Amino acid sequence: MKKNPKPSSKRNENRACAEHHHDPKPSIERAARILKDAGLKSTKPRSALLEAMTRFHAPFSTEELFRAVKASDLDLVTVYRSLATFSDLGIVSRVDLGDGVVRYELRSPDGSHHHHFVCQECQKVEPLDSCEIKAQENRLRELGYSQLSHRLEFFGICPDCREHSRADARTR
Amino acid sequence: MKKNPKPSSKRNENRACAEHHHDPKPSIERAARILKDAGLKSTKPRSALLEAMTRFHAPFSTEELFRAVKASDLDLVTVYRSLATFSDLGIVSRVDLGDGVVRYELRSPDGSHHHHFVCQECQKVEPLDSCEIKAQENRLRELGYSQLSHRLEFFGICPDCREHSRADARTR
DNA sequence: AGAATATTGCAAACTGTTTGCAATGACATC
DNA sequence: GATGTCATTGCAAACAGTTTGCAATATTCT
Ligand SMILES: [Mn+2]
Ligand SMILES: [Mn+2]
Ligand SMILES: [Zn+2]
Ligand SMILES: [Zn+2]
Repeated sequence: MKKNPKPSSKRNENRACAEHHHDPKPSIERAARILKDAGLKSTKPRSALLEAMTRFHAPFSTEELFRAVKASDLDLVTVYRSLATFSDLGIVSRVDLGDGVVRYELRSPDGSHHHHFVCQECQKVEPLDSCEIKAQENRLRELGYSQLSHRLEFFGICPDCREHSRADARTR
Repeated sequence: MKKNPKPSSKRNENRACAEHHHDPKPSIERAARILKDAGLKSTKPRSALLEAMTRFHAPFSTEELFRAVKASDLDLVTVYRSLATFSDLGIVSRVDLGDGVVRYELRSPDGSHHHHFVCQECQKVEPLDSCEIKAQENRLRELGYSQLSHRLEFFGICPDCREHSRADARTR
């Protein structure tokens, strides 16, 4: 869908998916409209946070977002509250990677969602390009379950880290 | 909050899966052997905890297990430490339902795993009887990802709660 | 029984997150 | 552009779940 900024070196081979990037403008504009439509105010902290969020290429914690925007000194509590608001409005979605930290990511305007692979060696988080559990959700729906949603993440060792550890083993 | 007992006719209809139950004896024996094989000691707190765990039919938090065994007064810290140990040894597995609480469940001796449905109305947690994402894991493996594992949960409204809310709507 | 070592309890620290409240800021109306 | 209203913010403090340090205790081995 999107071409990679880097020439196709070895670096970006074997990726689960290349997509974790947002064009800043449409994302920010969408968020601004959602806020306005909800009757919420457009404030300096909120704008700064929205802008900062577009610079992340992976899910970020509240603390990380706070640091990313630290220049425009606002309080950490404001970041917590803003993210809660953004989440309620569907501007961001929660990502739970199973360490005790809540993360978020800007939701893509098209409403699609994706899951992640987390490397347990280098901690890198990669998006996966498709969600394949509609089938299971449909089966649950037929059993009477409703308003279904799900959370799914994969863990393991990424190709890079695997390669490195093999190289290490060879030299040792 | 408390769940009312219902006529057994409807009770087990429309279930995602009926299985969240362990026979106490084999589970405890298995755990005991694993502990011994690992060179760890068989202590009164550990035994009490193992025994208490078999009485849960859904994933339990540290605090819940603590309360369940409170008679044999042991410290909450001991419960934390024991569960960490049990988890390392594969006696229990971590279940993360996305509220900030770590839960565990006794692992079935056959090594199989399952995922859960969490009702956002009554908080009930039901096991699902099959894991259907081997396919996606295999695809990742072919891309060079290794030592794969995953976490998956479903959320929504269970058939019971859905039925209740419909009844409510009718009477209103 | 005695030595070696793993485990426990207790208190205190820690991390991520939430809450209360008074001061400030946004925005609609005049 | 001033004014009133209400949402939003900052600051301090509370909070929940979990982890750590350490001395006392319990288990296992010989
Ligand atoms: Mn993502
Ligand atoms: Mn289960
Ligand atoms: Zn890696
Ligand atoms: Zn329910």
